[in-house]
Amino acid sequence: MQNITDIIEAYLKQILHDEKKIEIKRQEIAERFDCVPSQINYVINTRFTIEKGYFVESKRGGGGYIRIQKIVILDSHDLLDEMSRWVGNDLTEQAAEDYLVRLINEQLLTRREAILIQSLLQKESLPMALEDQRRMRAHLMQTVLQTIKRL
Amino acid sequence: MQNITDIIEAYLKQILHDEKKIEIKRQEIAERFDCVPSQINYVINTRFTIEKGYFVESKRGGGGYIRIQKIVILDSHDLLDEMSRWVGNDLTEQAAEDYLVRLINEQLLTRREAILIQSLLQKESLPMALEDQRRMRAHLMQTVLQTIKRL
DNA sequence: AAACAATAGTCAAAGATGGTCAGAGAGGTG
DNA sequence: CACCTCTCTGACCATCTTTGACTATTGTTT
Repeated sequence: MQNITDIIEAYLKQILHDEKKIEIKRQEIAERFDCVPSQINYVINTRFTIEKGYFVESKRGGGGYIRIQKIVILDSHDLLDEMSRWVGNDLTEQAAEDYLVRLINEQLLTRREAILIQSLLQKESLPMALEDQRRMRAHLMQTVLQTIKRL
Repeated sequence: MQNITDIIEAYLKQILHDEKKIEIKRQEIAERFDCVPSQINYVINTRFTIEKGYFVESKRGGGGYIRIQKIVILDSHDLLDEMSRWVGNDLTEQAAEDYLVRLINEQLLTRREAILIQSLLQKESLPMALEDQRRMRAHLMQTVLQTIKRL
């Protein structure tokens, strides 16, 4: 625990212990710990991932920032990961619907949410060759599964 | 939130919270916040767009002004149709987000629903050339707008 | 009508942040 | 030592903001 990454990680987590979310300036933190700015990205990419239960947003340009929030890890994460594996990169409309029903049953989605998503995954919404369509549908479903984790 | 743009935005919105419409003099506002006049145009072009639900008029010359109004559409069905027209067949990620925020404010979507949709409209979810991406995003948003009507 | 004054608009360049990625460095293990 | 993994660094990239020179429009005076 003497490398900068661990020190910065500890520093941020200590703040997150009190505040629910923090907003930092990359340059400031880099200066405080006397390292290059991209070091901060390394810390975030390795210590504040979605798997570890963090949600990170940022903005560039004048008045830019990096915002980190702790999210609650649910048991259902396992199910979501498993579904993610099942989906892979190919998904039919019917299969998509089945997954959505399952998500409703698990109370991970409301009926309204499922309807909205289903409408985006139907073939009319994906104007492209059938094969591409299924790849695209799978890709979108993967996004949904990941997004649910931070809802 | 220490860049001038955000500060001026907050100032104008705070007034718009009480008054239904405001009329400003570009030069005056620029002086009050000690910035160049064209900064005001930047604020308006990025923070008071049609996507965000604002209508802006202006006049040059003596007695010139910039007038900003919040667009109010009482019937949500009409709002959805209006938005549909605004979206057309080309939509940037930023504009999409602005529309979704508007839909939340109009209570036509929940925050969760908007987050799910937004995740599907972001560029990472649409792996294709930039132009196709914007067309696809517009197409999906159209689906969303139509689907909301039957929720 | 022409000239002048008073506004607002446009656009490209500069400034201010954060992001990415490949390679160098450090520490541990067989 | 050879090799592997994790850290660290810096050059280059992407995005948002700020500025100012130039332009366009409208009102007022001559």
